Amino acid sequence: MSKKQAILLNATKLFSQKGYKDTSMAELAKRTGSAGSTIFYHFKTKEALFLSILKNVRETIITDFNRYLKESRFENGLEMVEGAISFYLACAGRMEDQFRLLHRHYPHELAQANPLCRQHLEAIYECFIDMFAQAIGHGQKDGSIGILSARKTALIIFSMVDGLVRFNTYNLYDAGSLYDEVIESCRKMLKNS
Amino acid sequence: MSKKQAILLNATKLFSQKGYKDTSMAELAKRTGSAGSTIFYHFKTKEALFLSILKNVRETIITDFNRYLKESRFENGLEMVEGAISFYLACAGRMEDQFRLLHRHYPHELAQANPLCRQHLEAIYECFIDMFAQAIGHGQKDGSIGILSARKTALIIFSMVDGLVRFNTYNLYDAGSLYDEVIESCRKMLKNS
DNA sequence: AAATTGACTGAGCAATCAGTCAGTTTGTAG
DNA sequence: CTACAAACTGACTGATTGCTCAGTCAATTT
Repeated sequence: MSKKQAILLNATKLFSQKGYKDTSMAELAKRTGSAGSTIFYHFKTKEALFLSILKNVRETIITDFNRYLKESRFENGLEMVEGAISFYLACAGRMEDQFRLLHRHYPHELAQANPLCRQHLEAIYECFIDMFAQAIGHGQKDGSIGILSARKTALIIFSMVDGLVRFNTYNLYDAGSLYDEVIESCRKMLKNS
Repeated sequence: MSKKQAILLNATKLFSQKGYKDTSMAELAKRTGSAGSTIFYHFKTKEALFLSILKNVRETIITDFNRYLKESRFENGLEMVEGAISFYLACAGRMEDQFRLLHRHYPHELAQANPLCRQHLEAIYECFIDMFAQAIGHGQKDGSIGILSARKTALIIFSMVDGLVRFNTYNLYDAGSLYDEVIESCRKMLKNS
């Protein structure tokens, strides 16, 4: 593995586990097994390194999402929503570090000042929220889901599922043991009656 | 106002807006209009200052909660849940800084190592989650809410509502415009059918 | 062989950090 | 007034921060 890749890999872990400010470039260099200045050879500033990581996260998520879209088939829209929730939770489990990074305050604060950062964040969130909204839209066409605002309901479901992931990260509650109840709750929320 | 109170007030704002590490005691002193060492006269360390603030947050929330309990009366459990959601959102609006502080990673990370911090956090979360669980329990007794795990459903509702508050903080979506849909979703989720 | 490149390094910089300490001011009780 | 403690301050420290820079080295191009 090249030094640059090693830096990116270790920086992702450090930024997600300790936060932006608490991650020192000296420690990152030590973990990577390189000189401190090597980091600044590959990345102009600490912030540029962070943006590079965020770009990686975005690309990984979008790739994962596209693969999921191709592979999955559902009987109706309601099942599609359930599939989307499963995908989100699986995604968060598979990419624990990356999701913890997104859940930190720093990327959102940087997004206020840095358009590129905002682009990355919006692309990631839009990907997930749109996934829910599309599924709801399908469900409304095939009659498995009742009349409601697809977009707003998508935001509510996202908020719900993302909260579970946070429960996990903070060791407040095991998200897995809530899975069945979340699916059941959504079904009741959405079902055409 | 005493210097100590001024320090606490400004520190709450700074910690919530900039985060723990990004808040420098020098800047806090400047804003408070006192010498840097005055902070360390009143609070032994930066961490002790933070814990003092967290204790304040806990006490404020519990007080607010008790007042709410006394003042409010509901027809049935389902309406009680809706009232609880309103209370949570109102609370988050009234104490924006304090809620942003709770949403940061630092208190949760400190809680892993510091029992006192964990106590404060657990008291705060338990207050809200129990509020939802109790309301659900009442609803199940009076028949307005169906058969489901009160505690688990309370966690799901909390996760949902807390996510809305986060949407607001990060300027991703206006929580107010989602309010009606959230209430409607919960009603469907809980209703006895 | 000479020139050029990209990857990498060690030494060191100015700035900032939380925290200390000796000493001064302030309030209050006798 | 004196006495005394609590409140407060400015000057300071050692450690750490992100970042710079001159220069080394191996591989590639001319």
